[in-house]
Amino acid sequence: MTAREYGQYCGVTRALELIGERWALLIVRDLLVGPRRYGELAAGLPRIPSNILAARLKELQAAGIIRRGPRSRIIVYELTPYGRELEPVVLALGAWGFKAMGDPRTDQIVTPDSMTMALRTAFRPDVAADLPPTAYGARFGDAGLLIRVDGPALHVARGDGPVDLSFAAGPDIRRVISGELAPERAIATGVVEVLRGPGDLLDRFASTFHLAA
Amino acid sequence: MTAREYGQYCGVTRALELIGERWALLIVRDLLVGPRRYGELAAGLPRIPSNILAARLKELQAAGIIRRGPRSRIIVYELTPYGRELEPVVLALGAWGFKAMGDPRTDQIVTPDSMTMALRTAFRPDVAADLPPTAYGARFGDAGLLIRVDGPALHVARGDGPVDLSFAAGPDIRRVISGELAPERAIATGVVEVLRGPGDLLDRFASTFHLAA
DNA sequence: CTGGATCCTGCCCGATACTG
DNA sequence: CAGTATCGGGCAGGATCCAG
Repeated sequence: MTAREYGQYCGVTRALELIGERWALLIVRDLLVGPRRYGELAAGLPRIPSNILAARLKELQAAGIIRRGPRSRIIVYELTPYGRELEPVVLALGAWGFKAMGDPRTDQIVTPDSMTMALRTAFRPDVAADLPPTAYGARFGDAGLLIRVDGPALHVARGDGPVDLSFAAGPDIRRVISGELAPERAIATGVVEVLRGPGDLLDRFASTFHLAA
Repeated sequence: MTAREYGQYCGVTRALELIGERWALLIVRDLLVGPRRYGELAAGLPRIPSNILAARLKELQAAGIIRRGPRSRIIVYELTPYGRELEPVVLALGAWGFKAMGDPRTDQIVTPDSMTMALRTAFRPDVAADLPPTAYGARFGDAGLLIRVDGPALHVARGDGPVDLSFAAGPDIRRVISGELAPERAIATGVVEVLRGPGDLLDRFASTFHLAA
């Protein structure tokens, strides 16, 4: 039950003792998007063994990072305030790892929650503040995200709704966010398929969401 | 050799594949302070098995995070530019873990490198910018750190030198940095022992290095 | 002596089957 | 749906040994 310790009195080691074990921070990543049920977490982390998921949930609960939601009818896991403070860690890790992402492989998936956190990582509030409010409907495979940019605020939710630009894209959207692939070329090469709305709004999208590679 | 993968095309998973294994980020933490030899790393991480240290060094090298230093006479490990970009990750983890540090136990040690990174984590450049340049000599157990604050810049080095305030402290210095323990009370209770210089400079230290708990 | 490599033991992880 | 039970394999932990 007690995590293996590093024998040092240090903030980094303490953090790693709490969320350093395999899969733990990915559970946190998905819960940063919103409360999730056991089955939803399992669906967002298809390769996690169910016993490991159950064990991590217990450990994270014991550490005060997550809690079972208030409603007793259905069990929902959510971050505690302390767990929510891991967001800078997840964002920093995501930004760093972004640069080491090669091209997508066929055995790699993109989940709605990981995509949501990636958008939060790449979001540039200072750039967005000078742009008119914009809503994007992004379809990644079978999942759709409703991305609303309103000044320096970003809201990402699952599902659809009224949008200014609706598009479908695969994992190669990363090359647009990194700046490797210009928006117009992304549309020309089929990496991004515009479903509805003016395609040049993808320029605004690319300047709003950007991470250097 | 190839790290176990998570099966997701995501920056966070990619990062965890590269530096998510046990001990890896602690090696990075110590190398953020400066280049280190194999034996120095082993000394800073007393509980790491030697085969694990050797394996991590190889993996981090293969990932382009560290490299063997230029001089062939003695082998030195240092961070690559990409490895140095992990500093925000380590600082964010350290700040988060800081809040979960309880009281120090007798089986926990404080190393000079972990203390150096803790100081970097707690450093407040905006506060320091308005203070006169100050040099502190801090003695933690047998190791001494020379802490120079010059405007918004912080330099921490091992060893001694001319300082404005010299003090000795144990792990409980954390309670000064967290604000739980006022500097004057820290001196009065013996948590901090002033060796040389005006004791009220510890107030300046406490306002320069602060992390909420 | 530094910088590892080698062996063995044990625990965690992974995969699957199963249950309230 | 939300986990628990069980088993095998592989990495971690610890001691020892080897090469430059």
